[in-house]
Amino acid sequence: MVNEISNTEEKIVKAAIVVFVKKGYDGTRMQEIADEASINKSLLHYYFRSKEKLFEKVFANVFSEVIKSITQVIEASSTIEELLESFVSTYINLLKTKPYLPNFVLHEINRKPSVMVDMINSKGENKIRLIKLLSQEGERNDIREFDPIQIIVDVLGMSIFPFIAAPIIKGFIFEGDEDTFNNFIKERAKHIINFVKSAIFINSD
Amino acid sequence: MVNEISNTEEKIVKAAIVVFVKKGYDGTRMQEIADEASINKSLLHYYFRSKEKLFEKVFANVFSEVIKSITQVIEASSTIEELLESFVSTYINLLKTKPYLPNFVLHEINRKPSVMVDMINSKGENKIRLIKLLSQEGERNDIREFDPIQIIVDVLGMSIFPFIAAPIIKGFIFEGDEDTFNNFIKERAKHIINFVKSAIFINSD
DNA sequence: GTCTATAACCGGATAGAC
DNA sequence: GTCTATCCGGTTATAGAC
Repeated sequence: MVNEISNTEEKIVKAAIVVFVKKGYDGTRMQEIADEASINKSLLHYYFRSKEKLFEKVFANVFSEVIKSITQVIEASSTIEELLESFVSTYINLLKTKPYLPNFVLHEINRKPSVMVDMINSKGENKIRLIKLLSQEGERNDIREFDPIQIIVDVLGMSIFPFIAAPIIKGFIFEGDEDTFNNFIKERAKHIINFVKSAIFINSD
Repeated sequence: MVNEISNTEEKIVKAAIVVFVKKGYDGTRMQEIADEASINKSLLHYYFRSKEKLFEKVFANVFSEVIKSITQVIEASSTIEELLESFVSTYINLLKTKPYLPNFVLHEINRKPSVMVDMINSKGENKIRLIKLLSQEGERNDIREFDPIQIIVDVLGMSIFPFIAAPIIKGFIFEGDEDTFNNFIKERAKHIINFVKSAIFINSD
């Protein structure tokens, strides 16, 4: 078979994702990745030559997975309601299983903006569809006039922020109580959908 | 005078804030702080003994400044409208001048959650006032029923997220165009205020 | 208090045996 | 492909002269 990936290589990438996503590039030790993968440190260099190369692999992997899941949602939706509901639900569900993810992407993107932005731009076709959908729906007369881009950022911010700021929200608002925080997250998607609907739709009650 | 702080010590802290906030703990080199402060590297150790100690000083400084500015706003407001308007405006203005700040706090808090959370909790009295204000206003009959805490997180997320995600928004949505992005930020506070108002107030039009 | 020199350590990377 | 041993550069931290 072509494209066959050795068991070891696969183990390395998996382990590297775990460690890099949690600790960031600078905070990650090659030894820790090796331990996580239960292999010898020098194998990391045998397969990926350098920490930087391994990191690039990890970042591209993680990022494209996120983009893929978002793209699917956008393509499957034909009204704003639908888009809003399925976007928020799938995105928050994704983050429930991978809470470190946004912090990782956002932190690393500040480290080497140029490289990252190149990568991001190579995945941007579905943006057009999104804008089109939003402006076409903007002609409906039961919708308040807001800048569609501001609304996209609103929804993203409301969805992602609780996970980025989890330690602060947990500690500061819920006084460290894990259960109330989890319940808050459980209700989050539903809340955002209702909140945004009552903001943009006239007579949504 | 008691409490007199030497000029050098002050210069070090200022420089350390700049570098730590931009590069994070792991990404920061003591040499870079020394350069930024135009002093000799060994003076950093003379005044603060270790990188870790210096960092703690910096984090406490930065964090308490943020808390102070938020507290002032909360204390000065007596209705939700007022609170919303002055909170969003002052917070976004603060972030315009210090865009790296949220990323720094949120990234470092994940590095050593226990230490950080202790620090955070030592500043939490104004939270009570905030909750009281929100639930008391909840009795007004021109307001839709939402969980006040969800709304606090909504507002925080909408305000902070554009700055955390600036490189992505700039690159992905505005195709790298600095001007459109700046304009987007300029409109941001106004938008959030309108958006939240039309979400929570019945007949806000 | 400030500087130069250097110690002590750590972590990424490589050589070479198996 | 995998392992052990080791190198080498960089970074924190300290010693000691001024």
